[in-house]
Amino acid sequence: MTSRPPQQPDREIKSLRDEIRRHERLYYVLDRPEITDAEFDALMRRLRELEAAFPQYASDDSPTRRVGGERSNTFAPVPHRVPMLSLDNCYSEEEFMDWHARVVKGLGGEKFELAVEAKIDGLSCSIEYAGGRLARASTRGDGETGEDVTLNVRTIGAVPLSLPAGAPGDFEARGEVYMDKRDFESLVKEALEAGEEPFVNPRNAAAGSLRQKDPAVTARRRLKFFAHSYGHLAAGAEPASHWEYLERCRELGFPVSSVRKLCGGAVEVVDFYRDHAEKRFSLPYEIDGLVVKVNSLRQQKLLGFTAKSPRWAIAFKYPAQQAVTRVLGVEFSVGRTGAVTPVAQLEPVKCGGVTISSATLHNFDEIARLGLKIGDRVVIERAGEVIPKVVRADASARDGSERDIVPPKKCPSCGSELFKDEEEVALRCVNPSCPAQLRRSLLHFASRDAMRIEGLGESSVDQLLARGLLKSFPDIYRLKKEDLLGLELFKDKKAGNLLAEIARSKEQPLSRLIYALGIRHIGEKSGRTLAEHFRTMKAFMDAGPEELAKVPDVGPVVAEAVSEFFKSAATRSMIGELESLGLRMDEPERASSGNKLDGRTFVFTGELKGMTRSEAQARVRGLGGKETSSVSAKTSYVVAGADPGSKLDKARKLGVTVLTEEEFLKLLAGE
DNA sequence: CCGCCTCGAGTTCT
DNA sequence: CTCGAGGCGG
Repeated sequence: MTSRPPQQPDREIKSLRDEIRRHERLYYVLDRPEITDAEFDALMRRLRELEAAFPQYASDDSPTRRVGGERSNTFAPVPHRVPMLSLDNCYSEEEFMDWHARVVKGLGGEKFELAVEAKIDGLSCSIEYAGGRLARASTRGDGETGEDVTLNVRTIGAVPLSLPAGAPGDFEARGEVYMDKRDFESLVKEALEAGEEPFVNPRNAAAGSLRQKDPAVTARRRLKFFAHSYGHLAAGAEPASHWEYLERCRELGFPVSSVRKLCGGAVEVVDFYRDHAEKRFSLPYEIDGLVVKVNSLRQQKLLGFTAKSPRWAIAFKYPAQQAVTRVLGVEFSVGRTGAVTPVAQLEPVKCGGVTISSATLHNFDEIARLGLKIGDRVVIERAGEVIPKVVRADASARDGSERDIVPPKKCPSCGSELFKDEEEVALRCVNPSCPAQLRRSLLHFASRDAMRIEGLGESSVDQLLARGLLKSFPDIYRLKKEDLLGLELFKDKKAGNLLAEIARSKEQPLSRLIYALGIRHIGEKSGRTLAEHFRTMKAFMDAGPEELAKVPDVGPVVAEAVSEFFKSAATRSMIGELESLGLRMDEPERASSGNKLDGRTFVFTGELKGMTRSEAQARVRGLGGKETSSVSAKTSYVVAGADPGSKLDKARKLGVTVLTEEEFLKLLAGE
C-alpha cells in the first residue's frame, strides 16, 4: 500500500477518526452500513499508518485502540458501585399476571407504564465512563463484584470509547454483551475445521470471548452490545423513566434493542409477548424472553427490592424450548437398589442451548401414558429445569417400522429374572451380586454425603471392578498400593491420595455408615436419626421391628426394610469385616454449641458464596436447627444464595421468611 | 381416611 | 430438582 505524504497529519487523523466512528455507528448501532467492509478496513489501515508515523497524535479513544496490543493475565476484581442484581423469572402468562398484581398492590393502585425489551441471551456487563472516556468495563460476577474486562470490551465495535460532547462526564451503562447467531455459526465452523471443540451456544461463545486473555482474540469474535439498564447515576442526572434512559443511551451512541415497546398495561405486554413467540426466531440474535420493567423511576423506588431482585422488573421467559427428535432405542439402567429404569436414546438434538441425547422415561406407566414406540418422532423439552423430558409422541408421523417397547424379562446387567412388586411401578433385579447394582452401590458408599472417599468416582470404580479388585464394601479397605499401581490411570501420587482418603473414611460416624450401606428407604436423614437413637452398630443390627418402629419417622415399611437387610448372614458378616478392618461403628456425641435455633427449620436454595451447602447445614444443626429439603408453611427460613430455584418462589407464595446469605450469617452469629 | 410434610431415589450435562 | 411414597396428625 502506498502512503501519500500528509499535508496536515493532525487534521487528517482527526477526520479519519470521525469518519470511522460514524461508520461504526452506522454499522453497529443503526444497522445501516453505508460502505463495504473492505472500504471500512481501508480507512482503518490508513489511520493506523498515520498514527504510527506521528505518534505525537496518538489518543486513547482512537478506533485503532479497540484491538489492544496489551495483554492482561488475570481479571482484576471490580466492586460494583450499585449491585448488579439478577431478575426474577416467570414462564407463563399466568405467572406474569401474578407479578403484575403484586406491582399493582405495591403501588397502591397508582397508574403505571411498563417498558418491555427483548431479553437477549448474552452476559451482562457494566461499562463506566469517566471524563467522557471509557474507563472500565466489568462482568456481573456474583452481583457484588465482577471481573475487569476493560481491554476486551474496548474491542467491541458497538461500545463507544468516548461519549459525545455534552454527555455527562461520569456515566455507567449496563447491558448485554452477545454474539449474533450468524457470527456464532461461522465461529463454530472455524472451530470444527481447526479440529477444536466449538462453543455450544451463542451465550457461551460470548462469555468465552469476553474472558479471553488476549484482546486481539476477542476483537476477532465480533461481539456486540445492547444497553439495557442503569447502574450508578450521577446526582441530578437521573432520568425520569427507563424509557427515557434508553433514549439517552441511544443519543450517547449505545445500541439498544429494537425489540421493545412502552406499554400502558398488562394486556399490551401479553400481546407483545405472544406476537414475538414466533418472530423471535427470525431475529439476528437469540432471545429467551422479554424483560418487563415498571417505567417510572419514582415508582421503581417505591417498589424496591426483594432479597435477590428488584420488585419492579421481571424476566418474562418463553416456555421451555422444545425440540423434535426421534427415539433411536430404549436402554434399561439398573439402579443401586436394583430398580430398572427405561431411558430413551435420542437422536442428538439441540434444545435450550445444549445437546440432548437421552431422556429418562421413569417407568412403564409413563411409556404407556405417552403411547411411545421405538422409532417415534417425539417432542422433548427442558422446562424451567435442566432434566430433559419426553413430552409426547407423534403417532401421525409413523411409517409402520416402529417397534413396541417391551419390558425386559431379565436384568440387562446380570441376566437374572426381574420382579415387579405388587402395587409398585418399578421392575427390580433382586440378585444381590448383580454387577450393575454393585457398581452403583460402591459409588454410593464412596459418595460425598456417605463415606466421602474422594477419588473413588466412576472411573476408578470401573477400573477396579474390571480388575476384580472390588467385590464388596470391605474390599475397598483391603486395597493395597500395588493393586492401584497396576492400573493405567493411577500414578504413584494419585494412588497414595486415594489410599489416604480411604483410611480417613474409616472415622466417619455411624450415621454416614448406615446411609452408605444403601438399605432401602434409608437415606441421609434416617441414617442420622437411627444412629442417634441406637448409638452403636450392634444395637442397630439387633433391633427388632417393634423396637425400630419406636424411632421417630420410622413406620412399618422402613422397619421391615431394615430387619430384612440384617436378616442375611452374609450382610452381618460383611459388617463384621468392616469392623475388623477398623471402621468406626458408633455415633459420637454431637457437640452442640447451643440451641439458639432450636425448633427452627431451614431450606437452602441457590449457591452460597462463603461456604458449601453442607457446611451451612452442619452449622444449622450445630445450633440446634433443622435443615429440610422442601419448603412448606412450617419452614422457618429459606436461605437464598445465587441463582435460586423454584424453592424461592414457593417460599414467597407461602410467605416464608427469605434470608440472603449475609442475613443468614448474621442469624448464625446471633444477631 | 385425607392431606400435609418430609424424605428417598433417580437423572442430565457441563 | 422433581416425583412418588412413607409417616403422622387431625
